Amino acid sequence: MDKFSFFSNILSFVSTFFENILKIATLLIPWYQENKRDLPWRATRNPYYIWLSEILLQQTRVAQGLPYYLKFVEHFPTIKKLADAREEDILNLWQGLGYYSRARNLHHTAQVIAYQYNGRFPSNYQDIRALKGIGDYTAAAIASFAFGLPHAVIDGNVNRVISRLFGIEKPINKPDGQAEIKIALEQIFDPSRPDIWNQAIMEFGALQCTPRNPNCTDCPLNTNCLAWSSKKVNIIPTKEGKTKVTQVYHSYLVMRLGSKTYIQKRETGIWKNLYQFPLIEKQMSDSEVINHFTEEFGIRKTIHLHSIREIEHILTHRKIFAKFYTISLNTGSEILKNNIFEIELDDLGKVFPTSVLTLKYLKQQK
DNA sequence: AAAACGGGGCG
DNA sequence: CGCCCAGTTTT
Repeated sequence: MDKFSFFSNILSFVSTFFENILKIATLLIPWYQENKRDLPWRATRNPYYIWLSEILLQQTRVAQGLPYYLKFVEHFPTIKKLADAREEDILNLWQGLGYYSRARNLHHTAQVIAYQYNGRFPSNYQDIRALKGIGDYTAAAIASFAFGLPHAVIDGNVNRVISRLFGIEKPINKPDGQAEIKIALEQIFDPSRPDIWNQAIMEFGALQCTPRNPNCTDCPLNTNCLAWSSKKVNIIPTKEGKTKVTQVYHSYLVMRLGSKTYIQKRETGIWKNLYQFPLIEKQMSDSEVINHFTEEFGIRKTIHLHSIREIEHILTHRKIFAKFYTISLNTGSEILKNNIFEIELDDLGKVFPTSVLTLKYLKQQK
C-alpha cells in the first residue's frame, strides 16, 4: 500500500465515521426532542434518583415502574434515608414489582455509598459498575445521565434499533450478536452528548422502532435502515434458545387461630426475606403433607382440615403447583418454634412483605 | 403460551 | 466468558 492510498483510506474512514454520527445523531436527537415522554428521572442529574430509576426499570416497563419511583422518592428522598431504612420497609414498597433481589441490592448499595463513599455517589464508570445490582447497562446509564460521561447504553431498545439499522441477523442474545451490536453502535454513538443520545435511542426504540408493528413508513431513519430496505424489519432482531420451564411443587400450611395466623420468613432463593405460610418444597401426597406438618408443629393429628386449595403460578423458568392446606387451631395450642411468627392475618402484605404466592392465595380467599 | 420489558450475578 | 437466575404485563 502506497502512502497516498494509506492516507486516503484513513481519510475516508474518518469522514465516513463522522458522516455516520452526523447522519444518525442529527436525525435521532431532533426526533427525541419532538417525541419524548416527560419522565421525572429525566429532569434531574442527581445520581441517586437516576440510579433508583434505573434499578426500578430493569426488565420493567416505564408505565409499571413509574408509580414505584414516585413512592420511593417520597419515602426515601436521600440516599442516606434509603441506607438507614429497614429492609422490610423497602421490600414492602417493592411488593408487586418482581425481581426482589433488585430491592435487596438497592438497599445494600445505598449503605455502601452512604458509609463507604461518605454519601457521595461514585462518579466514574469503573466504580459505578462495581456496585452490586449495577451491570453494564445501568453503569453506562448512570455515567452518562448523571455525569455526562461518554458510555453508550445497550438495553432491549438499543439492541432492536441497532440490529435493524445495520441488518444484524445474528441472535442478539448470543456473544456473536452482541459483539456486532457493539461495533455497529460505536459507529453512530455521539460521545459529545452521551446523555441525550442514550435517552434518544432508547426512547426511539420504545415509541417508534417497536418490537411489533414499528412505524417504518413514517420513520426518520428509514432511508438508513438495512432491515427496512431489505424488508426484514419483522424478522430482526432474532433470538435463540428457549428457557426451560421446570415444574416445582409447594405445600403451604395455613394455620388459623381466630384473626391470627402463622408465617415464616423465607431465607433463600426466590422471594428471599419475604414472608410466607410454612412451606414444604417437595412433591408429597396430602396425607404425607399433613403428617409432616403435624409432626413439625406438634399439632394433634385430629386437627380440623378446613380446605385444600390449589394454585398454579408461572414464572419465567418455573411452573409452581402450590397447594394450601388450611387448618383451624384451638386457643391454647400456640405454635412455639424458631422462624415461625404469630401475626394478624391482615398484616400480611402490609406490615410484612409477603411472597406473591401467599398474596395470591389470600386474594382468592376473599 | 410466548414475548417483552430501559438485566445482573456467579463460577 | 458462558451459564443460570427471575416477576409481571402485554400480545
